[in-house]
This record gives sequence, structure tokens and C-alpha cells, in this order.
Amino acid sequence: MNIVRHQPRPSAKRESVLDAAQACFLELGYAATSMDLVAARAGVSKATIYAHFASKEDLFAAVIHRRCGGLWAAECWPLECGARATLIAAGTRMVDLMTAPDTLAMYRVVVAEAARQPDLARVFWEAGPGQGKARLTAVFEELVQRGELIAPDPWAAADQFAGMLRAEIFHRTLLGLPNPEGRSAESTIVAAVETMLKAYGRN
Amino acid sequence: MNIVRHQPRPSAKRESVLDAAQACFLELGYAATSMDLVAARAGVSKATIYAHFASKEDLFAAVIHRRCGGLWAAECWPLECGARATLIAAGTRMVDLMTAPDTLAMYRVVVAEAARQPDLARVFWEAGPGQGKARLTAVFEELVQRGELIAPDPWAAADQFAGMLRAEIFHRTLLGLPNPEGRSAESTIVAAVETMLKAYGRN
DNA sequence: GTCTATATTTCGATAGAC
DNA sequence: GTCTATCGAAATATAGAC
Repeated sequence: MNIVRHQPRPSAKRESVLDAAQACFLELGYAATSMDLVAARAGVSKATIYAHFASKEDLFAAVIHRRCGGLWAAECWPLECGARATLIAAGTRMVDLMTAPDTLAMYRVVVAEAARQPDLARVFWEAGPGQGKARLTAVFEELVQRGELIAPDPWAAADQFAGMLRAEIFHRTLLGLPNPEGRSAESTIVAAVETMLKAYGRN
Repeated sequence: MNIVRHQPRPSAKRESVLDAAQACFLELGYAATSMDLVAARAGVSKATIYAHFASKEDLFAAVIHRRCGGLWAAECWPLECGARATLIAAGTRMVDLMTAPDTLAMYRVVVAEAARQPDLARVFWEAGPGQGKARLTAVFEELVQRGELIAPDPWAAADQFAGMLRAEIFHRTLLGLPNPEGRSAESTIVAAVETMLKAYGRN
């Protein structure tokens, strides 16, 4: 329950434990992951885990923190020539990140545990979706400044764009369901860009 | 694991068990809910539960089925005078349903268990979000037929509208986080409607 | 720090009486 | 169908040697 990190100084066994725990939590969820399994997969004893982490909850928090730290930080967001190309590129990047298996797994496990560990939900949001939203907002601000879009509220425009990208296909993927007949992520991106251009384009 | 409902004929104790189980599952999640707790809250013995449901998984499936069955079926979707009023009304209805505490709790628990019980995810989608999407698509089809909107693909338009309604505020609520500064669901709805009108309006 | 071995609890599921 | 009582497995966490 204690959120304060002890000593994040790296240790070989400690990293093994974190790697194994991350794999288990993302694959099985929080509750279905046992400390025995983590110990086995990390190749250490259970007592070693408890030497580094006070409890299962503490281990989970450490995994989320490590995985979220700089999750999308190193991403470079391309500013192509023209609003359409820029939005296509940014939208594709966004969808790729959102639908990456690890991202979806993280989303599932955090959503499931959010009610019981609210701090983790905040950390996850600020490191993950929040970062994406911030970068997207920056893209819109740049396009407005360039005069390629007219949007008095770039945050709201980015919010709408992100929402359209994250519509039915994303939610079905999150639930493990197949895409609706004849619909693809690519067509969703293109349609979203066209709608944004009609709503916020210069003419 | 068996999906076939035995005899859904109502029984007082059976309903008590379902009520208690629903409350526990939505509040605590699947894994954190114990059969002992359900029995205690329902005022029956654990053996009684197993007389009606083969396993914990079976009980969970029964809860999801019952809660989803006709969840949004009785909803009447208003077709106001004019596209703007119609979309505002439909969007408000949609957001109210999506952000109802029970809906969010259901969403959380189904997302968490989707990987291990894929059938439930499908049932949930078809009874919940899928219904909403279908009704929204019908609204767009009607507006197109009336000539108030020009949308060659009403499904895609409804998808975009639903996505914009379900943007940052919804996801933050799902994670138990507060709304971003100075943003409200109402302003999100209004902005989404304006964007749709600009993109698909007649002029 | 790291291990083996174990304490203790809790949970899902069942036996058997009524 | 419903109860009391309990089994056996699995989980978290710890003790104690090295």
C-alpha cells in the first residue's frame, strides 16, 4: 500500500522480478497472478521478492510505475507538410500505440484495479493516454499557428480527434472482439482526418 | 464454463443470490468476490448457491446476462425537430447511459475478465455498447433520409459521434479520475454536435 | 540478500442430514 | 432445496539458516 519507492537502484534479481511480474500481471491480471508464479518465472525464491517489495500490491505499483515511466516520452511526433498529412501521421502513430498488445493489456489491468488503487490510475493516465493527448494537442496548436486549421480550442479539437480514433474498433479490441465487418483501423483514421478537416479546415 | 442457462424460472433465493452477486462483482471485481461473501450478503448458505449455479464462473455469467438483457432495450431515442436538437438529445442520452455508475462498474469488470471469458465480452457488447451504437446509427440514417445530413456511411458517422462523446472525460471517469479543469460532459456533447454538423451538415 | 521450508488464511467446491 | 460442517488446494507472507 505504501507508494514511496524504496531504493530504485538497479539490482539484477530485482529487475528479474520486475520483468517476470510485468509479464504475469499483463497476461493474467492482478488477482490471477500469484507470487509463486512470479518467483518461478523470475528464477528466484518468493522470499527474495519480499526482500525487495513489501507486498503484492507494492510489486504491482512498481511494475506500473516502471512501465509507464517514459512510455510515450521518446516518441517523436512528425509534423508533415500540410494538415492532412500531419493528422494522418499523428493519428496512425496514436492508433499504433493504443492498440499495441502491451498497451491494451496495461489498460485492462489498470482499469480493473483502478477502484482499489486510485493512485495507479493517475500515474498510468499521466504517463500514457495523457501524454498522447498532450502531444496531439501540441500538433493541433502548431497547425492552428501555421494557419492550416481554425480551432479556437485546440484541446477540444484534439479530444475529438482522439475520440474518433478510439471509437468502436478500439473498444472491441479492448474487449477481445473482432473488428466489425469490413471496417479497419486505417479507414477509421482516414475518416477521422476528413471530418476534422471539414470541421476545422480553412475553407 | 457452461453457458447454457439451466432453468431461468424465477426463485426467491435464486434472485437473492443474483442480486448479491451483482453487487459484489460490480463493487469488488470478479476475483475479489468470494462465494462466502455472496452467500452472506444474500442471506443463504454457500451450498444453496451451488444448487443453482455450477461454479463461480457460471454465476458471473448469469449476472452479466441478466444485467445486460434489455439494458438499453427499453430506451426510446427521441427524434427532435432538426438535426442539431436530435443529436444533442441522442448524445445526452448516450453519455448519461455510458457514465451511469453501474454501467461503468460493469465495463470495468467485463474488461478485466474479457481475456479469460471471451463469451461474456461478446454478450456484454451486444447488449450494451452495441445497442447504443445501433440506435445511434439508426438516428443518423433517419437524419440522412430526411435530408438533414449528408453522410454516405451513417455507421461511420455514428462511430465518430460516439467516439467524440466517449473521449477524455469518459476514459478518465472510467479510471476514477476527476474531469480535466474546466471541462464538462455538456460542453463535450455540444462541441461534438457542432463538429458533426460542420462535417455532415447540408451546407 | 538469498534460499528452503512452513505458518496461516482463505477460497472454491462438496458430503450428508433434513 | 437448503442447511451445517468440512475437505483440499492455493494463496500471501514469514522464520531461520547461510
